[in-house]
Amino acid sequence: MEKYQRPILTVDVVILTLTKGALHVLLTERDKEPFAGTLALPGGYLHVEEDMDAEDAATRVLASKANARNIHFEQLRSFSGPYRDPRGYSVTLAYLALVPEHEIPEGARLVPVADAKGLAFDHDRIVEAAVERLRRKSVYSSAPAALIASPFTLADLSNAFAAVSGVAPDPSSFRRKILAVGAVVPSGESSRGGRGIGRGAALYRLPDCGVMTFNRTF
Amino acid sequence: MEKYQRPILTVDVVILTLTKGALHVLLTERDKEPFAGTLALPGGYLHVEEDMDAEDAATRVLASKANARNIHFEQLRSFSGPYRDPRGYSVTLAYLALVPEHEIPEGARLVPVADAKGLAFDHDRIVEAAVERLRRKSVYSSAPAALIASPFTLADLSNAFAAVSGVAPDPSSFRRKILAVGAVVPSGESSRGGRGIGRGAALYRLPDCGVMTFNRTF
DNA sequence: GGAATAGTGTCTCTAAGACAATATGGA
DNA sequence: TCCATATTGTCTTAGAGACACTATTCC
Repeated sequence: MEKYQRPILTVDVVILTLTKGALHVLLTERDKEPFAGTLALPGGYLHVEEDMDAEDAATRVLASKANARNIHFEQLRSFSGPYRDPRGYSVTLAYLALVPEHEIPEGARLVPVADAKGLAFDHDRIVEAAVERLRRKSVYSSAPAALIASPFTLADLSNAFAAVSGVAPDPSSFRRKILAVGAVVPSGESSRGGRGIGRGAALYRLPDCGVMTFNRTF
Repeated sequence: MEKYQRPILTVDVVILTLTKGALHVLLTERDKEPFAGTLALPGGYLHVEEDMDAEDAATRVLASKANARNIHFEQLRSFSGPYRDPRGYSVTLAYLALVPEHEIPEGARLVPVADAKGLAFDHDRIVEAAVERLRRKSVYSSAPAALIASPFTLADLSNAFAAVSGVAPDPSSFRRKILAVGAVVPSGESSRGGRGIGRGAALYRLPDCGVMTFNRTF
């Protein structure tokens, strides 16, 4: 029917979260060849009978690794080529998920993104592309808010931006801008005494529309 | 070996250009089933022996429809599902190309994007996603410059932005911003008498790095 | 010279950056 | 009370928007 062989097709999910002030990626140790014993991104095949599209498949993979609530999820891009998988010509559809740490089960393998090297297949590259995407988004969207637990203080959110972009925003400009564009909304309960020292801070959460874009820096 | 059937995998290219002041998409009439006789995006299978990745395949498709010089080319996203192709579960990797009109051969089918409806497969959706991507890019990058012939005047470029985004930029702010960020560079030869009326304008072209991003509107 | 378009100057206003001043909760 | 952090206020400055004014080309 078709003149050309169909490549191997998979989905892979880059699950990013914030732990100990640094961006981490969730990895799993492969239990099968190829690359058995090596760290890799969670992923798998499309289940053509049950997945209505590739995003469904990626959501299924994600759900097996983290609670799928409060999650920012998007397509990253495809990676393809004859050599990335020793079994033959392959294509993977990579997805990016931003998850607060507490949604990730105990015992999951979280690796600082800077240390995510030597992974199976071309997963080093995929992680790199995901981190790059998140970095870019952090200058024109509230994406870093998806990495932390809700509700959060503006200080928490500022720290998330700092961890992603490498520079801490000016507190005054940050507050002004974030609140002006409505990128976060006040949570019902107001804070009081979280970390036990200093004045308590007001609590916020992402609005129902989730991560928002706006066109300026702070 | 694999428990799950491999979906049909294709690449499709959304080739956008600017003609008569409006954004157009290049379409072809399908000569085979499914959808024989219907307009569709140019596309095809991956040639696993010659294409080093999906982008190679998309470039090959593009080269068969337009001269592949001075072209802005990027991955758009994947589209997938069991029903988009009557032959079975399928995935397409969609690419976006921005091409100046004169690089497109005579006789090609250019359709205003607003009229690109009733296309084969789910190509309506793909065109929509491509146009949306370009619209977004036009507020923080020089992408519309890739739609017009080089060298161009700032008036030409302003018209390209207007055609994509729907609003004409303020001439003064536009000039200031575009030149300040170096999004275009002066072409060697200075203009003089193109359209035969009014003062001649200076000519510019995209810098070697191609389309640039910058983080403000004008 | 006049029409038409290109390019410059400048004023206003918004918003970012910096930082001082004040408020509030916990020890 | 003091300390630490949160929040507000204000001054400065860069840059966008608007628009008037000058420059250059073709007729």
